[in-house]
Parts: sequence; C-alpha cells; structure tokens
Amino acid sequence: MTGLLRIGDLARLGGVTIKTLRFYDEQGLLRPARVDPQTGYRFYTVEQAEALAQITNLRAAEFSIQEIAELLGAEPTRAAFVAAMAAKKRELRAAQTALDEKISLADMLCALAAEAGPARLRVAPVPDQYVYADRKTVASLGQPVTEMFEAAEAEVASAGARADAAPFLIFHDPPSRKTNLSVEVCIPIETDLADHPRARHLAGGGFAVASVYQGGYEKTDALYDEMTQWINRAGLSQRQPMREIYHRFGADQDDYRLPQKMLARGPTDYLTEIFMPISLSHPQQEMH
Amino acid sequence: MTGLLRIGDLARLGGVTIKTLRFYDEQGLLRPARVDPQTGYRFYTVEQAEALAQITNLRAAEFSIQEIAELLGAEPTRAAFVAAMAAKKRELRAAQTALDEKISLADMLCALAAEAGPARLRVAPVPDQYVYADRKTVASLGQPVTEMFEAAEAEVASAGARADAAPFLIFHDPPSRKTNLSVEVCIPIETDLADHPRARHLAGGGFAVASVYQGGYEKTDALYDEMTQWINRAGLSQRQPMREIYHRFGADQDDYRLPQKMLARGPTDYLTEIFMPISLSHPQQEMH
DNA sequence: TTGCTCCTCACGTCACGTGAGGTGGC
DNA sequence: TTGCTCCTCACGTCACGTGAGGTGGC
Repeated sequence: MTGLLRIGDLARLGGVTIKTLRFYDEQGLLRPARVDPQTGYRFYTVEQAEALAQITNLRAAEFSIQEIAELLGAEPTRAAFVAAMAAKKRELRAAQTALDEKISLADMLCALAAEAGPARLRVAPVPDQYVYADRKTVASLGQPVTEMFEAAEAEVASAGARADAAPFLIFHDPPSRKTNLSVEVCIPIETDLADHPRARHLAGGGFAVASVYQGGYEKTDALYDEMTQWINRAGLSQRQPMREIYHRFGADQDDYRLPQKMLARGPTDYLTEIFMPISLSHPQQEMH
Repeated sequence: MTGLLRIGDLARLGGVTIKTLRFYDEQGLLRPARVDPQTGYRFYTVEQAEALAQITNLRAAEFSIQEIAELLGAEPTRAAFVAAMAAKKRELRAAQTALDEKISLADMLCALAAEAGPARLRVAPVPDQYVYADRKTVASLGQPVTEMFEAAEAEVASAGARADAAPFLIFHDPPSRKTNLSVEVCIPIETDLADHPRARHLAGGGFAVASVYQGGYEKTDALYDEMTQWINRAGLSQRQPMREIYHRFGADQDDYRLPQKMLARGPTDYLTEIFMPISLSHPQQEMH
C-alpha cells in the first residue's frame, strides 16, 4: 500500500504537472491504479511511471493524445510502433521544411521592409492549376489578345467546361517589349478537360509576389517596374514569366458566357493583378 | 460604388476564407470600408486587398493576430517594422532548433523501439540545478556513502537551506568498479546558497535517459546494464557520469531534517532513479 | 422561382493552464 | 491548528472552422 505514489509524486518523477496527469486520467490514457472512493485521491504504481514515460516520450515527438491512445491502446507490436515512428518522422521533416519556408519568407519580408517599408505585395504560393491555354506571337497587345480570349472562352464553353476562376495572360517576354509579343492566354478549368489538346497543367510550387490594381491597363508598366525594383532590392529574382490576371475586365456586354461579376463597365473599374513567381533567396544569417 | 469588393471577392483575391475576413473584422484588424446597414453585407475597397496582403504575409511568418494589430495599428516606422521582423526571425530559428531536437528524439525512440520495443525509459532534458556537493573516493558503497549523505544533510540544514528535491549520487567511475569509488553526494538546493564553498552549479542542457525502480540497491546493476544496452543498440552514447537519485530511501527514522515522504520503511519501498546523460545521435536520413 | 452569396449566433478545436472554492492528512 | 496536498467544477487559450437557420440579390 505504501508503495503507491500520490499524484504529485508521479508528476515530479515524470516531469509533468498534476493537471496533466488529471487530464490523462480523464482521457483514459493513464488511469490511476487506485482512486480513494472517499477523497477522490489518485494513487499510481511505480510501473505507471514507465507508462507515463512512454507517453511523454511520444508527446515530445509531437504525437497527439489520440495517436498515443491508438498506438499504446492495444499493446502494440514492435513493427507497428516502428512504423508509427517512421510516419511521425516524415511529418516532422515536413514541418521542418515548412518552417524553413517561413524563415525564408520572414527574411524576404525583412529585406523588403528595410528597402521599401512594409510590403504591400502579397507573397503567395504558386497554385497548381489546369488551364485551357493558347500561346501565340502577336503584333501588339489590345485587339489581338482580346480576340484570343474571346476564341478561348467560346472554345471552353463549347467543350462544356466552366471557367471557375479569373482568366490570365502569361507574358513570355519582358514587359519592356511592345511588339511581336509571345503571349499565352489561359482560362482556368476544372481538371476534367485534361484530355483537350489545348489543356495545360501549370505546376504549382514556390512563391510569387502579387499586387492588385484598379483602372486601365496603362498602369501595368509602372506597377511592374515597382515590383521588380522591390524584389531586386530584397535580393530576390524573378523565376518564371509574369502573369496578368483579369479579375474584372471589359468585354462585349452581350456575351453572357462570362459571370456577370467579372465584367466592368469601363476601364476605371478594371481589376487586374500582376503575379510574378520568384525565387526566395536565403540571405546571410545576421544575428542582429 | 461598383468599385467595392464583396467579402467573397476579397477572400478570393487575398487567398483567405470568408470566415477569416469576418474574424479580422471582429478583431478590428481589417474593418470593411462599408457595411450595409440593411443587410449587414461587408464591402471592401481594392486598397484593402493590400492591407490584407500585409496581414497574410505576417501571418505566414508566424506573427500572432495581436502582434500584427500592435505592429500595423499605429502606422509603423520602417525601423520598428524591421526590428519586429528580426525578433520574429530569431523566434523562428529557435523553433527550428526545437524541431531539430524533436526529430533527434523521434530518431532515437525509433531506433530504441526497433531494438527493444517501445522505450520504457524516460527521455528527459538535463536540468540546470544548484547542489550542495561533496566528492570523495570511498572504499565501497554503503556505510561510507550513508555517512557522506548524513553529513551533507546536516550541513545544508545548518546553513539554513532546504533540500527541495531528492538527493542523488554521481558515480564518476563505471558501475563495474566496486572498490575505491569516486562518488559525489549531491543535495539540490535553492540558488541562494551559491556562495557556500561546497555549492556547485550543475549546468543543464542536452538529454538523459532515466528509469525508476522500486526495491533494494542490488537492482541497480542490472537496470544500469539494461539501459546501457538500450542506448548502445540505439546508436547513442553516454555523455556524462550516471546519477542515482534517491526518491525514497532508508534513513535513521529519528532524523527529522528530511521530509517524511522521502523516507522508506525498508528496502522494498526504496524508490530509486537511474539518470544517464546521453548524446543524441543524428542517424542517417532514411526515407521510409 | 431557383441558386448563390451573405448574414448572425453558437459551438468545436487541442492539450492542457488558471483560478475558485472546498476538503483530507500529518 | 497550520500548511500542504489534493479534489471538482468552470472557464480560458488561439485563430479560425463547422454547421444551423435565415435573408438578400440577380
């Protein structure tokens, strides 16, 4: 009888708090060997210190309470235990990668802020998406591109697909180029049209900086210049051709193939996003 | 008027959910430019997409809502912004170190489990602590060590300090050695006795494996052997001399300088912990 | 009229921590 | 008797997510 440990004793031995032990009791993870019916006092055996050690070891390796309950609940085989540990290690490594990315992002925001104040750019992951795509070299922007979009939208509609996001244009030349431009018209589609000859998969991954402006397209160049200056000052570089995403744009008002909300009455209502995939650099580790 | 964005529009532009925008509104972090008094509909300007971008950038770098509110609340200076980013980067690097440690731990538990089943050892950080210490070479364990402890306890008590944790013994020789042992008697004390000539600071850091057993001291050797086999199989190694911690032990029952709960009636009630600092190795990155 | 978008509660998440208010044991 | 340990509620944490139940706009 005197061999039993009180809750505070086990807490000290196991390096946890009394609250934690009460919680594990409530969760059924570690039930006291005896509970005094009069006082409600919990008593534990010394062997339960070992059971607690297993739990705290797994908690330290980021197992959730439920995972631990499942793993230890049915006297696990060694193989099952090793498999669970291996899976958890993969999770932890993924978390490590994600943390590395956050640090890269913080580095970048810091560099940007130092040069240009708090970034008004959105830094966003590049999404994985399917598009209906049509690439051509056009003499100039304007009418030729409008025609490409109209043809593409008609084609997508006749193939029975729905545009489920704003259409965009990929500029395969730097925007300083004004004639003989290689541009690619893209209309996001659901995956089902993947067998169409003009369907294209744009692989996601990595990051982009993006910024939205309202008004006519003559504003694009200035914003593009501003964005490239920002990223250059931050020690970053452009990684893939820039996209211009048309959230709200002018179109023949008779053409009801497009959702009403994508249509603007005139250029002052145009809503356009410049989207520029970048490489996150890893600046030197300055420790303040 | 038509330039305003509805909540769903801004959510799509900003890559967040509608729920998130409602939450930011409630928190005062991003108030809609206009709220329709009839319907409660929220409307945002295009510029608020930039404000949202700042928020999501900071969130991605692990700033809390409160930190963001404080940082952006009062039109931050560039210097304040850069300082906040630098502090956050230090936090993130600390988190990275902690994650590395968790992965090391998972590696170790995995290796242990593969060799010996789920570890019944506790893996615990080595604490930083102050002790009253007395090191001597004794002919054998038993009476000479008991006398050292009694002298140490008397000394600690007369210095006005209280033992606030279980006393322990550091074995400076491998436990195979049975005679002429270099042992160190340690009694944890609060920091205030630091000026005493026999006060010693045991620096914490790193990890140890620990295991508790109940019964007479003749069990120590077997458990020690088992523990060293476990850690060797797991590819680890002992880093510092082992400690034996006496949670419940025999003592002259007339000696009331010790808390009652540390005293056992006889050897079957002794409660002893073997505590062995180790080096966590970093096994090869096997991917499944 | 039918969908779609939007609204406001109210509650859940995860592993405990923080009291409040009270009792048991030496 | 005084501390100390222990007890049971009940509520808080953090940044939203998940419905329920209902309304507005084209």
